[in-house]
Amino acid sequence: MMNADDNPSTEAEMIDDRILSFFQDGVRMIGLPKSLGEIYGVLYASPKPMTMQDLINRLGISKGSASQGLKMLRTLGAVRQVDYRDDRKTYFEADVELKKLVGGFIREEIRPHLKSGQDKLARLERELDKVDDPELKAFYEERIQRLGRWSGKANLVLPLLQKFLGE
Amino acid sequence: MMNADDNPSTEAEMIDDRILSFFQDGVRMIGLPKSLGEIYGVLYASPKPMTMQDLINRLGISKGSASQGLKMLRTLGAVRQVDYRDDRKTYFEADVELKKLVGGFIREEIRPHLKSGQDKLARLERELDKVDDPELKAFYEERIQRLGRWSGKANLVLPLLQKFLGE
DNA sequence: GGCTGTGTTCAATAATAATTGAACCTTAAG
DNA sequence: CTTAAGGTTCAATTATTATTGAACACAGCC
Repeated sequence: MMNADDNPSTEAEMIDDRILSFFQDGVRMIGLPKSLGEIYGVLYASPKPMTMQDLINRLGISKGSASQGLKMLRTLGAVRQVDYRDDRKTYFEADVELKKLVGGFIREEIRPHLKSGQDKLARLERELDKVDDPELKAFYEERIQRLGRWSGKANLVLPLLQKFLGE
Repeated sequence: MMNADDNPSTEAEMIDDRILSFFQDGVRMIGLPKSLGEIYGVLYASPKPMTMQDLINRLGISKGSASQGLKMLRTLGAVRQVDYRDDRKTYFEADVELKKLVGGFIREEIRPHLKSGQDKLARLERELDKVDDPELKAFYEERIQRLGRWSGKANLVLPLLQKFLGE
């Protein structure tokens, strides 16, 4: 794929590019698609709100990608619609507090997995009764309880983490 | 793909399967390949050390996958080689403390990204001088500093996180 | 009404990441 | 020395995920 602007001519464009690449890596780190980072990066580096078409031009991505990316970013709470000029267009700007991005990620991606894991453990504990061999049963019991403790801790630490990272 | 054991007949096998699926999800959450979770899961649920061949049989994966998966897990510190019977084979067991798995992940996957991000920011700050427009410069300055603060915080919080999750 | 600009959806396609399997290395046994 | 079993590596293949683009809605304008 190719950017609309592979040879940034001004210093500003150069800085934009670097910020963009910062976020490209950042989102990969937490397993989000690269294009999300690109979109967020462009908005983060822009002093003015931008339209979807601006993003399409700047990044050379398709309308579909831009729409979906913005949708996801809004769900995470990292980007918001904003009133700006009396256009028919919708304008977007980044929420510069990264805790929104991280918080959204935790809420949408981590929590549900954690929850489903805990449900699995609960079911497991109930099935444990059916194991006959007492030694094996004790073994499983210990391992499963260990997972339960850990999972509970993870649950506990997430809100703290969010609080700490909030600016 | 197909497991060597799609119809677990005993209760023990059933429990193994559930633990396995717990870890399948778990590793996906942090963006590691599913097979890592499967291998770790089987070892976690086994009272005895296992050979690579055991894993191949149990999971129906190839020798290459098993070898690479074990290598990665050893790098993370989540699995260790262990002496067991005087075989020519190598036996493996899981380190049941999940902090090893998480700690390894932070050390191998998160830290390097964070570091490279910080380098990028440092370079960016140096380039800022070349921006002429003072207003624009101030804007970039603020945004870049914000990223720096955040990045520093993330760096700070990781060891705490590891300590807290340690059992 | 018909037309145009803006935005969404989703099946088809492209890009990326994980898995395989064959070639290879090493060691120990015959 | 030869053979075979255990283990590793990596190019080729397969599976998974992300991106596209064409069809579709929903305004507001003429």
